[in-house]
Amino acid sequence: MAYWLFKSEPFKFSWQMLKDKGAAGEEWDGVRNYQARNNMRAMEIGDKGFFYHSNEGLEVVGICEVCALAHHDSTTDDPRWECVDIRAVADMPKPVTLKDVKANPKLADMALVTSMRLSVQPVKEDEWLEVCRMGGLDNPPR
DNA sequence: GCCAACGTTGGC
DNA sequence: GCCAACGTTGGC
Repeated sequence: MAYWLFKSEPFKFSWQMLKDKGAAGEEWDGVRNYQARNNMRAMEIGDKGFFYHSNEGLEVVGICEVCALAHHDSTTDDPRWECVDIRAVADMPKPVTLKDVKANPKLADMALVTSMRLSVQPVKEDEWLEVCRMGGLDNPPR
């Protein structure tokens, strides 16, 4: 079991839109970056992830989980690009902002800070628990 | 809307 | 295989 972080610009695809998809979830398509793709290839069913709003909001707004392994990205004919499906699991009771993350020394090595532009990132277990705690989730999904 | 960071492309 | 040009991302 591993932890991840998915970035999305809310005016393109928001947390609310993912929640509206329900248990079926949604294809995390459109990723055109090898590192992000490789992260998705490494994902397993049930892996948990943060859902982060970039550009607007700049905060972790919810928890999602992987519900389909990496498969071809249906939005392109290029066989190089793959994606997983994810579905919403829980709201962050209190969204954790980028500012909060940057202000917390325990999270100084988080990819969100160090690899700002990577759109699908790995999250370490201690980082996962810390961000969940900051977000008001007493029993973080794991 | 600007611009810095950084990933990708393509000529050589 | 290098590196300049270019495009995109994303914080501010």
